[in-house]
Amino acid sequence: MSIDLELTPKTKRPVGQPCCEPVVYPDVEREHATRMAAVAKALGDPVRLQLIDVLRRHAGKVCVCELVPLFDLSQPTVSHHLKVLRQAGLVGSERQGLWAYYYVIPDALDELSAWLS
Amino acid sequence: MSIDLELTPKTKRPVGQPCCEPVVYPDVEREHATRMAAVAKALGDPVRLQLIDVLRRHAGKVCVCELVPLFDLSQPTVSHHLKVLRQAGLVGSERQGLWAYYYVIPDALDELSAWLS
DNA sequence: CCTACGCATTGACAACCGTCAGTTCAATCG
DNA sequence: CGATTGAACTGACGGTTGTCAATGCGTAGG
Repeated sequence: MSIDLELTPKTKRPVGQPCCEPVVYPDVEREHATRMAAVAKALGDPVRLQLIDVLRRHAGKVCVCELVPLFDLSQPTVSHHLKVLRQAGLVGSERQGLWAYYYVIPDALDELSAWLS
Repeated sequence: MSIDLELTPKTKRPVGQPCCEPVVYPDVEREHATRMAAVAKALGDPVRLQLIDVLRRHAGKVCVCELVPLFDLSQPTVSHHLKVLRQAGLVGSERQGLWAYYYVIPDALDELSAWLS
């Protein structure tokens, strides 16, 4: 645990009643939290969340040319969101000739999903 | 579904092979996606994710004075993060005398959690 | 009252984000 | 080769975010 656990809660306590239970600390490692927060951040945009949703329910790979018309956005903007998802490790891409296909990386959401449950 | 479903995928298709499966559309409503993305966005910061983690495993309410020393941040910054979580509907707060207690709102994470699984 | 305390708010600032128009690049076709 | 096509990259822009110092505000104790 990288967050220091201040065992002595506070030095000044004007009244007798305790503020709250003595020690409360996150038992999620900071790295663990940072990793999950990065995934959550990538999902923190409606467009990207829907992109993941499309790719997830479409088991195989989906062409970018199919994704762009689903949103009222320019092609570069959709491409940018896909790049964000790729850099977050949520999706992968693969080129086949002129087209680029994206797919969800299996288990990429597992850590966050498990923590949420 | 608010996203228009362009049934005719594309007009120009230079080669015979199809780009990919004909239609792929998100069956998550846009409002649904926007709501879940807002929750994910609130969790998209390591500090806020750890705050939620602390509050969650601490069944009852936790005093702010216990939360601040867990992080290497100023008290206003922690207060700001708590405000973000409150505005996202993830936590609630309650004052008792000098102290403010925060707690996780039950079921606030359920929608996102269900979608992730 | 007056002081001290816990917490929230404000103002400021650098950094980052979402978006688009324009451009580039690789690959395919004629 | 030259033209076209799908997708990524670049530059620019307004808006948002995370952080802190400083301040404000309500409550409790003397």
